[in-house]
Formats: sequence, structure tokens, C-alpha cells
Amino acid sequence: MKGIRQLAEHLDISIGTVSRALNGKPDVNEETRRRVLAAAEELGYVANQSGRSLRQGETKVIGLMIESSAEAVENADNFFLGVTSGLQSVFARHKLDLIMLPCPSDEDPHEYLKRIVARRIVDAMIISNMQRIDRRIDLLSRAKIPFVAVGRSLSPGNFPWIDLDFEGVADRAVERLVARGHRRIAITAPSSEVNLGYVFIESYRRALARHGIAFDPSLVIRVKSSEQGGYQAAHELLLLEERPTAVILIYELMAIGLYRRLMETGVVPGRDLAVIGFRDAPRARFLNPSLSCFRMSLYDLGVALGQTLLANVPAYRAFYPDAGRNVVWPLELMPGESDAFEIGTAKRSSSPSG
Amino acid sequence: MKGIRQLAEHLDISIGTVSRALNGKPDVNEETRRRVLAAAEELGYVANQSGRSLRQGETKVIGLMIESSAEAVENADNFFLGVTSGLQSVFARHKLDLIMLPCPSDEDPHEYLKRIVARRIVDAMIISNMQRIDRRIDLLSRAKIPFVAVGRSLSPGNFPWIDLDFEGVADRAVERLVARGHRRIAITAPSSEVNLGYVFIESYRRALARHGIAFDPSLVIRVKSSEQGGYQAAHELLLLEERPTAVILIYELMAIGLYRRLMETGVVPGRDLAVIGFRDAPRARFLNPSLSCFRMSLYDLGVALGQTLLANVPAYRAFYPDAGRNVVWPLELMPGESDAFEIGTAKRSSSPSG
DNA sequence: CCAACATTCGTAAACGTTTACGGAGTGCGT
DNA sequence: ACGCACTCCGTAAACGTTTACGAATGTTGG
Repeated sequence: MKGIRQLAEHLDISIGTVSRALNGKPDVNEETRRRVLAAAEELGYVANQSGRSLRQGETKVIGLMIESSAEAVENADNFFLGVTSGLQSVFARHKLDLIMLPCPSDEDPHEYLKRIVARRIVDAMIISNMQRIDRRIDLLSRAKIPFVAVGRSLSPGNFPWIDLDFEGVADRAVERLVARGHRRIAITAPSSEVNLGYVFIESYRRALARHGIAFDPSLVIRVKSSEQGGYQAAHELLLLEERPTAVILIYELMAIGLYRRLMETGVVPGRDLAVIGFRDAPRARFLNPSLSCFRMSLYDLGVALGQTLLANVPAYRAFYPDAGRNVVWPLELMPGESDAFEIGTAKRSSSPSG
Repeated sequence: MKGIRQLAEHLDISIGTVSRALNGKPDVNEETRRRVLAAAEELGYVANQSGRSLRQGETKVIGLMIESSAEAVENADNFFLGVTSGLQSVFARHKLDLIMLPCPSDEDPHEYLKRIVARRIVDAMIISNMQRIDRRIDLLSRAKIPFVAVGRSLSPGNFPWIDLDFEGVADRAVERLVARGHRRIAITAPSSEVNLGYVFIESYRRALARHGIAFDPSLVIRVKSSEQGGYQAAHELLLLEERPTAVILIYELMAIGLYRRLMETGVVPGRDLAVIGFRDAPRARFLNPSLSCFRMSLYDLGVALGQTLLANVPAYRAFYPDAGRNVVWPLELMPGESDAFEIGTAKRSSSPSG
């Protein structure tokens, strides 16, 4: 089956009527519509997307931009795959398809997106891995391509985003550790160039301040958010003159490497060092000791992202009247054994400067 | 910038000449070409893909179909992300873009692919997760869409594929374990409906036969290829009346769960039970004891897939004269501590029936 | 019986490109 | 002066759809 023209000839009906019948337009006889649909099914006709896109100016495709950097691969992140199913559950209602756009690791993400946008391959975009200053926001705004970002950015402009509640996590993690007597609490984070690396540490700093604990820069460990990074973090941590009694990991996967290094040196996690993780739980269940972890449902996050996005594209806005434009996504604490101990009261009452 | 028409008017040149200039056609004055390229750059013009696709009948986009099933998400597989970078390194030379097509978990993969194909969104496809009988092969062949499959299938037809060397892995794993005195060797695999689950076990069975060891069905553990599956596998393994002394895992990630369950029951991996893993190494380095593992370079595999695919696309065939059409991809053994011990010679010389 | 309207369908333009074809201009040899 | 080849460029058709417009037919109301 070639195109709508052959289908029309086969039915001995005009091409316009066939199109109207297939697209559910009102002004077509129901009997005719039935015949057309039957013939289309039989001959396996589906409208050519290029022709349709060209005429309508839309592709019915939503893009999800991801990075395929070496680090992303190493992290073996299931984040996007998890979010994908939630997104698709929303898009399916509107017969929208989702494609993932992996930005080559040797290409500038901004240039890559520019090409995708210019080629008009997608109607809307989901972007992530936000930089503190991210030109993609300006690019998409100018091109009038609706989008939603996973994560905030300092770039100007009021754009839709959903961000994880880093502030809440840092706050509650510190709170929880302090309540157990910890005063020297280390934390890991990526470079402060990515927005997350900046925000997380700032929240941590504020949380410490609220408990009257002085901020010690040497307790901020900048490593990659991977197992290897966790190993590295443990290594650096153990070299510190005054060893911390707790550590907050920005990525739960790091715990595997961290545990490994700790074991090597005879330090027992959950007894000698409290550990709190972040972002995903299934993994954490299999660690020993089990990891205390802030988790969320990737599926639900995907649904929210889909709704927020579609609330910003005119054709679907009406379906999502109360989708949030800017959402701080809450995380739930799953307590484990990795921080289930208390520091002696002697240290608890020591001076803040100690 | 709207389209080529505006660009042509701005330059006061005909639209045809602009197109020829941009596409590197020969019959255009070099000075004119320079002007056109400069103006296009300045005004940020990029050809609309729908218009181009419609005219040329090709999209310059290659699709990589992946499954976003719950299990795939849980596995947090970095397989596709890793392959992606290798693929893109090949595609970049031809200015082809790669998109990932996540099949919704509640949709039939065959129907999903049918829709994508009919819409003519991609010029070529990479499919994976092959079923023993996989209708997608017939679908793509009929639609005359070039493709390459990751994995073999029993479906008829001579199609391009690259498959991991399961036979070699089973063979060498058994060989290695037998050399260390093992006779009761368990193995894990997914359902025999997916081709891999069938082939892997058959290879294992043949390898055993070569060493005169009887095949014991109770030693084949059918569990999910995930951490949880590993936990489950260890559980079932420990319940066996005559406990095996070694186990071959089809997916290295399972080792995490397996170790966990073993520890819980006081069985020490690498001393009481030999473990050999499969597919990816970075993780394995952080296990304790370190996992003996058959590994490969995902990047190289991606490159090979890209070349084999393009060798089947007429326009690019000439670039890849000696790309293999059917490749059995070799894996390299990275020895670890998890199987670095020998079984006592007493058992070694026991009767085959024992 | 005619106007007004509803229903159903065909016609043709438009979307943005690429490309076959031919025309205009130039230079060259005869 | 003429034909020829060559270089460069404009014209228009084609790709497969959707959709505004109007035509044809049947129906209703006065």
C-alpha cells in the first residue's frame, strides 16, 4: 500500500473523503466511513508521517533528551527508563509517541538540541541534566517548542520544571543524623556547575546552620555519582584528620563502592559510619547493611512530567487544567540499617566548635 | 526563519539555487554558495525535515527499539546506553541521527514497531530482545526497512544479526569450573521463550556432555535476570538436596542479590560456592569477592552493529564492504576471586553418578 | 413551488523541500 | 558570424497529506 491516493482509487472515492473518514471528521457518511476504515485495515494503510507533518506542522512525537556520556553509561542509570513508562501512560491517551534522543557524548548538548529542533522532528521536549546556566531554555523558548525541564536552572525566564526536593532531602537527612548525635556530617555532590551540585550543597549548608553546626568545606566531597565515585568518596573521607561519623550520598549507587572501600579498611557502615542515600530504592534493599534511602516513584514522576508538559502545549492544555507548572517533587524516606545507631552522649554535648 | 523560501528572498536568489548550494550540489557558483551558507548560518536556517523526508523518501534517522518493561527498568540496564555511543560514532560520519524507541510495556512490540514503520519515521532499525519466533523480522523485511538484530531467532529468513557468544561462554565457564574440580554446576536463565534462555541452556548442556557430566534439570534455575532474581536463585539453590558447588549467572547484576542471600545463610561465595558472571564488568569490580566475569566492550559492539546495519542500506553499503552480516560476538574472561578455589580431589575422582 | 438548510462529497491549494529540465550568459574554435 | 560546450541559475513538478470551499443532492418549512 503506497498512499492515500491508491486507497481512494481502490474504493472509488475521492482522496479528500478518505482523509476525512480516517480522521474522524464529521461530514462523512457513516457507511462510507465504515468502508474506508475496513479497506485501510485490510490493506494496512497508515498515513505517511512526513506528508501529514508537513501539512499540519506537527509530528505527534515528544522528545526526551538524554546524555549518553561515559559517566551516564557507567552509572547504568535506570532513571530515564523508569520515567519513560510514566510519560508514555500520559502520552498514549493522545496517541503521542515518545522518542529518546541520546546526545552523543562528543557533541555540545546545545548544538544537538538545536539540530533536532530545527529539523522539526518533535512537537515538544523534555530536557534534563540542567546546567546552572542552560542555553537550551532560551533555544526552546525562541523556537516556541513547548518543554518541561527535569531540574531547575538559574537561567532567566519562567519555564516549566519539575525538580527533586533536594532541599528537603538535605534538610531531613541532616535532621535525622543530628538527632542521632552526629555533628560531623560529610556529603557528596557533583561539580557545582551542574545546578544540582550547587543546590544540594547550599541546602546542606543551611540545614547545618539551623542546628548550629559550622560548615566545614573539607566535608564536601566532589566525586562522580557512580560506584567508582563512592569508592573514591570513602577513600577521601578516611583520609580526613577528624573523621566524620556520617555521610550523605547524592546517589544511592555510590553506596556500593563506598561500602567496598570501607570494608577494605575495617570500617563497618551502619556501626562506625552512618550512611544515607538518595534517589532510588530497589538497589538499596540488597546492600548489607541495608541503605537508608530517600526514594520516589519514577513512574509517578513520569506522569507528572507528562502532564506538566502537555499543559503547556495548546492542543492538550484543556486536559490538564491543574497540572503544576513548577513542582518540587517530594521524596520519601525508607529507613534502613545503615544509619540505625546513635553516637554516644558524650560527643552529643560537646561544644559546637568541636 | 521560516523556510527556504524566506532565505531565498532574503538573498534575492531562486529557491532552487539555495537548495543546491546548501546540499553541496556541483552546479552552483562558489561565491554564491558562500553567500548562501553564510546567510543560513546567520539566520539559523535548517531544512525542515518533514518537507525533505516527503520529497526524498528518507528521514536520516535510525531507530533503536528498546523495551521499557518493568523488568527492564528494574534491571537498570546500561546495555543500550553503552551500545548507543558506539552506534553514534558510526552514524555521525553520515550525518545520521539515532533515536531510541521505547516500546510501552503494555503494548505488543510487534504492533508498536508496525506503527513506527508505517509512519516512516526511521530509515533503518536496530531491534533486540529477540523472541524465539519473532514476527518483527517478517514485518521489517516486507516493509523493506533495513535492520540488524541483537540476537538470533529461529524465525526463517536470512537476516543480519549480531549475537553474543553464549555458546562460547557456557563452554568456557563449564570448562573452567570442571578444571577446578566442580561436577555439580548450576546455571541461571530466563524463560526459554526468549531465544537467549533457550540457547544458553542448550550450550551448557552440550558443554557438560563433553566432560561426561549428566545434565540435571534441577540445576537450571529460571529466574528474572535482576538482583532480585539473583537473590531468588540463591534461595532455590540452597534448598536443593545435593547442593551445587558452582553457579553460572547469565547476568552479572544478579550476583549482588545472590551474594546477599548467601551471606544471610553463612555460605561464603568464592569459598563455598564458585560464581561466574556474564555481560558487563564495571559492577563486578566492586563486589566482594570480586566476580569472575565474561565481559565485552559495549562501545565496540555498538560500532559493529552500526556497520552491519549500514552495510545493508544501499546508500551506505559501499562504506562497509567487509562488515559481517552474522557475527557471533566474542567475550573476554576477567578472572576474579569468586571462583578462585579448587574442590578437593576426593570429590574430583568420584563417580559421575555421585 | 421555492427558498433555505443539512448532508455528503469532490476539487484544489497548501505545507517545505529536492531535482529534472531548460534557458541565459560566456568563452572558444572554426 | 556561427555553433558548441560549459557554467550557473530559475522554473515547475513532485512527494503524501489535510482542509477550506463549494457543488450536488435531498429535506424541510412556508
